[in-house]
Amino acid sequence: MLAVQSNTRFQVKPLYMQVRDALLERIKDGQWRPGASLPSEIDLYRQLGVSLGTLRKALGVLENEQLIVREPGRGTFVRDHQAAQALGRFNPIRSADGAPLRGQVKSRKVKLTSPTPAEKAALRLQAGEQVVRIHRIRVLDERPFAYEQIALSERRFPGLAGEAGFPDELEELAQDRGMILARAEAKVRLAPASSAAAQALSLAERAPVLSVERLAFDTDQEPIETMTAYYNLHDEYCRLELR
Amino acid sequence: MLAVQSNTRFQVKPLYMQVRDALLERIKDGQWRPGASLPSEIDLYRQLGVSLGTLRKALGVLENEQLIVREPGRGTFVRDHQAAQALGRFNPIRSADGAPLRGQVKSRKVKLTSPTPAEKAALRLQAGEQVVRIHRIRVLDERPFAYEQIALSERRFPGLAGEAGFPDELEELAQDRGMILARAEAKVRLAPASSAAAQALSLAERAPVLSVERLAFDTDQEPIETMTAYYNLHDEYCRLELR
DNA sequence: TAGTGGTCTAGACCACTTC
DNA sequence: AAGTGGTCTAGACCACTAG
Repeated sequence: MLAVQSNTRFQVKPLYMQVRDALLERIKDGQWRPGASLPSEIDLYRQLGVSLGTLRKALGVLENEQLIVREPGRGTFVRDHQAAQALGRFNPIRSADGAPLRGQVKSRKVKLTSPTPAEKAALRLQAGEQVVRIHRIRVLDERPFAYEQIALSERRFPGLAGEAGFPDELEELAQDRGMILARAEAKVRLAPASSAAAQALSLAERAPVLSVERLAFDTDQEPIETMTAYYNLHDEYCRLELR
Repeated sequence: MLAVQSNTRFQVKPLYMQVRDALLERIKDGQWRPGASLPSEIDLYRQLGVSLGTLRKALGVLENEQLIVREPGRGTFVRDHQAAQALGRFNPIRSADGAPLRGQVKSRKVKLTSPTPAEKAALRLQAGEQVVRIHRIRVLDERPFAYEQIALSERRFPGLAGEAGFPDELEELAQDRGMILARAEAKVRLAPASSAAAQALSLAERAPVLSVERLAFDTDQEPIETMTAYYNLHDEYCRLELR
């Protein structure tokens, strides 16, 4: 039975949003793991003490947020963002055939440092908080095509700088730590390659490259990661969806 | 009263989608003009002979497609895509402060020509069909920053090539002709400026510029316009939203 | 005060999947 | 045959807007 936040029903938050929050909490807790099925709608609405319509509205919100998948006749499942076909949701780079381009990570450096002022603002860090910084080169058939600089809040990823084998895909890393990515925004520019980027991409210093500055958010709208990537692309491109 | 497409209810299309289609048809017909209010939900569901729940589900779809706006206590309104604040929805370029960057159109050439093979495929043209081609330069305080090449199907925009004062914003042009834009997809690249682009942007030939290749679709998922734009930007950037 | 959209309930039937 | 999510209905009350 769900504890409604107020006896005048609409004062705080619609009931279906309270249900949505309660369900999301149970997903984050790991009570229902990625890929696993939720109880049936009938079980759930009886369990929660709300009507079927209200429960279904809550599930509709979670479906819209891409946190669950509903399959008629089968059940409702926690979306697995680590599944191969789901990976690269926040990577806008596509190869000529339209498939997400990830390549292979060739070189990776990880250290604990102070954030740049831009990172501090973007990640909403307190004074003195540090970031886990990652420098990474991605290659495609030996050819380096991406140089990435990443900053993650040390508070949200404690001990990460000391770990060795953590995953390179942001979705995997977040899911391993019990966070779920909701959305990201990015700025795409033409920029001169920094000396580090030029060296990584085998280009002349200040050679023009495509830069993507990405900021990714949690389901709570909390910033999780900033990435600045420099790309040396040929047939590949950056995909953009407008609505 | 809505003529249901089949007496076994779910054979063709859910009733709420039939209602959605019927309402959209009346918007396209101009029966409810942009900015005008629809009848109240009570009037509508009685008129259409469906339940309130079904009508509201249909309105929810249209709201999600950004075709209507619902205001509690006031009513439901046809979304006006020509309204100043709505303009630039399909323009990903932003100035440093994040506001949509349109600048002023300085030079515009319009002619009726044959499509390129890429345009023919993208716009799904029949053999022999022609396109209205537009070449356009946008300036910001005298500085040319964008060179745009546009192709519109002559069949969907008959007589446009002969008109003088049609609007430069795609949303306005489409709405004037009774079409409603639903979405667009684009490819962003770093490309060498063609001689025409270089000249328009006051750059050396083959100078690296940001190129955006955009394809815009109707509410029926029919392609409406292709645009290839070349940008010479300074603080401005291309905005990207990832979900 | 009347009218609007938003929320919530209870109950029925349907198409599809799985065993 | 049993169980799942999807659709549809009828009716109630609520918060907000506007005359």
